[in-house]
Amino acid sequence: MTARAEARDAFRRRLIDAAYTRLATEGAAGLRMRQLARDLNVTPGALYRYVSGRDELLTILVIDAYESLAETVRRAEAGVPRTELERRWLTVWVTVREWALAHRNEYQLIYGTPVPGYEAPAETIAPASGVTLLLAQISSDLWTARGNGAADPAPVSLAEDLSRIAAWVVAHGMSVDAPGAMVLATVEAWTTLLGAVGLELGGHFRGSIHNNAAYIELLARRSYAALRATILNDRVREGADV
Amino acid sequence: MTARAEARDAFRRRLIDAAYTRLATEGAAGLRMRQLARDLNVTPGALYRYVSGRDELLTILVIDAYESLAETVRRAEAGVPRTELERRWLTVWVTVREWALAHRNEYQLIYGTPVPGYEAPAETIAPASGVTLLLAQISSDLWTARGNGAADPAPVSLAEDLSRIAAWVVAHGMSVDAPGAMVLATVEAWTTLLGAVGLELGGHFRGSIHNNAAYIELLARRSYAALRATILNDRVREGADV
DNA sequence: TGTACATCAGTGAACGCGCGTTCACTGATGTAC
DNA sequence: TGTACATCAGTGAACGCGCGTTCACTGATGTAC
Repeated sequence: MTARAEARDAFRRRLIDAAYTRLATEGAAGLRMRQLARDLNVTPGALYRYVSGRDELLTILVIDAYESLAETVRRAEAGVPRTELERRWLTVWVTVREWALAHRNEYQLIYGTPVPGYEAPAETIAPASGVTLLLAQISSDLWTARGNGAADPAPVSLAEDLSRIAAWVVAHGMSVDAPGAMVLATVEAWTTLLGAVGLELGGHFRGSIHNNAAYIELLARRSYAALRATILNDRVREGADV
Repeated sequence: MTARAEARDAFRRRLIDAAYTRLATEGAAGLRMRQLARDLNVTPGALYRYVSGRDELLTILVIDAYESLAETVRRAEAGVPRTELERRWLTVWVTVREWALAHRNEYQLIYGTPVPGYEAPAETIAPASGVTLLLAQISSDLWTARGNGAADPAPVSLAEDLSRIAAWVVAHGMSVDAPGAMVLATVEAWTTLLGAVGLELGGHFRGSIHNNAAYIELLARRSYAALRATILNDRVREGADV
């Protein structure tokens, strides 16, 4: 590798780091080419040797944020024994919240208001599924461990959506036969989790919940209970404990 | 009232309308004083006779958005017979979603990423509670109609938050003695509702749920069932039906 | 190893925009006597 | 009702910024013979 190629890689990394820092401290609106050039002691025009423009930089950061979140949650969840399903589930919830609090602007970049004038390209879709995948995995493990055949029916109006999700689940090597109600409970969990985190970051619990750590834990427990409750036979066999 | 005072009021209204239109079509970032001046065929400086600056305009729009949302939902909910609690509950969910879809930028202004450099002042707090209030009211009605004494316990870690919420509930003339678990179920409902709407607006259901109307209805039904389930005696008396 | 040529990083300047806010001033409207 | 004065809406210009992107050019690095 030539010195030039090395310098090139190094500078590109420095550029992305600078962009990341600006995003973290000022949000997506603070991501300005001229500002980054100043940060790097370089003329604005120089940046265009490394990146096609502001949009490409945004795309890189979007992917980065998804991957950072997924990686953080994956690592935390991997630390919990495989059989302790509820703890794994809880860990995902809690870790998503903690990552979001520690990376507010990155979180807003991916889950907040779309950046005006920026359309996320296709390459951001795959990295976006990290957290969902984990929830699906735990849910799938629960089904494998305790489910069998019968379960609550899912609404017909969502049949098409459910088969789309089933295809996605299969593509990721998980058990296909989990009942629709269980799949929906998983999607619902994801909805509530991101709702809670988004509202907390937006300061919308100002008049109500202040102990948000306890709140998210409560939500996680309740959603896990709801997940279990979709497995009809499980409910019949053992009631609502654990 | 003098002609001048009338003209003043009229222009102020025109200014706010123009701001609203810009917000609706371009989002909060499109709200620029100079642009509004152009929209109104007036010099930029003239606007400062009517408004102290961009921030005041934003505040007006934030309050406007909260009130428009609350009013829309209130009107829809008021059309449902008082005793049909589940339908009232469903109506709130569905109407919030519909308002959000029809007013994407207004929704993002209040529930999306905070506008950089803008801090919402205290006067925006009261109008923000419209939807929560409605959910609380239905929940309170449910308690009055069917609850009594005993219910699931709420976690101690949230006791303080619960008493803050109880005080707020009292201040709005609702029944005070609803159990903590029920109050939490109501907050959870609000969390899930805004989560679902936010994720839909952000395009995060692209690979999973497409029939979002059916999905929100499912969530609403499930959350109503969960709300009822927190009333222990109710559950014991009648099971999970209705 | 040395020379000739090709590649390419970074500069400096420009293009063509945009913004929020202030302020001296003009001319119309309103008020008091 | 008429005049003198006060109020105030809106102008036009300026202040002091900012932005993304392009492009001819310089000078250093790399490559082929």
